[in-house]
Amino acid sequence: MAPTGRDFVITSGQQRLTRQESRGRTRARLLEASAAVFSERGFYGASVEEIAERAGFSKGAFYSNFESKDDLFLALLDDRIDADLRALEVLAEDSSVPAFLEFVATRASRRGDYGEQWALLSAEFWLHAVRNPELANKLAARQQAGRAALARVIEGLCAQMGRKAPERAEDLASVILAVDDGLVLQEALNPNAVPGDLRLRALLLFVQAISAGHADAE
Amino acid sequence: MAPTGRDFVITSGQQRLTRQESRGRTRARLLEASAAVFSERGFYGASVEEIAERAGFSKGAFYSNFESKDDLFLALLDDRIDADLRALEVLAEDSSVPAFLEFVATRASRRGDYGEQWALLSAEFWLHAVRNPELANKLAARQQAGRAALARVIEGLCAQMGRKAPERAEDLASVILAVDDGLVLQEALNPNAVPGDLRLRALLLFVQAISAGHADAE
DNA sequence: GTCTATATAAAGATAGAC
DNA sequence: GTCTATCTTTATATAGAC
Repeated sequence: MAPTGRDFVITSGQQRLTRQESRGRTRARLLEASAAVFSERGFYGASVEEIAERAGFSKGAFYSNFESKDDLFLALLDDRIDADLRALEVLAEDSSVPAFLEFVATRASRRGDYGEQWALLSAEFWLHAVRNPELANKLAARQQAGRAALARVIEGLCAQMGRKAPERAEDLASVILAVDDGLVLQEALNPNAVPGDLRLRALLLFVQAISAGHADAE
Repeated sequence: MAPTGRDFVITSGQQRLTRQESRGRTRARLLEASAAVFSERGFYGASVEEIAERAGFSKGAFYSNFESKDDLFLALLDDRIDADLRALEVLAEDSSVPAFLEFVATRASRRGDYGEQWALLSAEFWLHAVRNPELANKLAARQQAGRAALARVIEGLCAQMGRKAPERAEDLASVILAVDDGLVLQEALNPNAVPGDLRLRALLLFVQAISAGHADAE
């Protein structure tokens, strides 16, 4: 279910790999190339052919490493989610408001070279998955993991501030993620429409709500 | 620049139209059919052919009434936006917290038969437009109108509560719209992941922020 | 304005040779 | 595993008859 890719060196790649031989090598290169092509063209705009070419392979090679374009994207998604989850776990253990704000502020850059495009791309795939029940299940499971991890951070934050956590920290996590996703979309369409610091200011609103004991918004 | 469509009756349509003859008639039927097909298949999944067939016409007829699929969608969008703007103007004049909450709660149903799908569809087109500068400009202008209208509602709300309005009510409007968009996406992927009343609860959070005088989140 | 027929193009995916 | 070549499908859009 969870394709890897993170066991392999994804750098320029003159060096000999000690394990997994060339199988993972090609796969890793395709993943790497797909990140670039996806970020340039979007999910629908990116063709398997261009991804394969960019990686220096043919379509045939692509299809012997991935079932489909969807499958490829899920593999890419897993890499990003794993990174996010690890960061959230660290954050949950050592919770503080400044650390939390910094986490959010630096999310894009932490996501690698194409981090700025990632939220957009992710939304595109999200909407694509909505029309495809199988994909929707797979994606929903991954999102639930992210939501739960963020909820744990919120609980840690509450504890650190001496506040009782909201009954359903996951709901607050949902709202925070929603603000982030929504504002990213607005910025993408028109960067002038939204001040760059609005995401952080909105977040502060939630922190204030937590510290005021109104975290459950009721 | 702004295609119409709103001068014509879009209901079942047995009645005789008094003006614009049959030209608008076909156009209106295509618009009507497109709303159904778009909501079933999404923006990318909907083909011009199916839309034309559903309306009882051929592709040729379609292309003599619309420049392209993008053009069609923009026309549809304008209808919805006009409706939203009118509702917001009414709300701005007679502001009250209950009226505001009701406005948000009933937004989907107010949007017609396919209202539930509209937010999803709109997001899909949004992401499509991001990759196309011309479209992006057109869509951004429409969004800005919506944002400004909501900002006026917020200002009315502040006045009615005896609070000074935030310096940039539009920013608060952006955040509110972002929450709404983001939560709709989460619900669409997995209805179980998000309680149905979360959008309203999140909204209450902002109302509380306004009434506490922290509307500018600073 | 509308229709049928078609041009054009590009996509995802597969077959079979190496 | 990888390549070349191809299958198959489907899309947007147009041409020309009526």
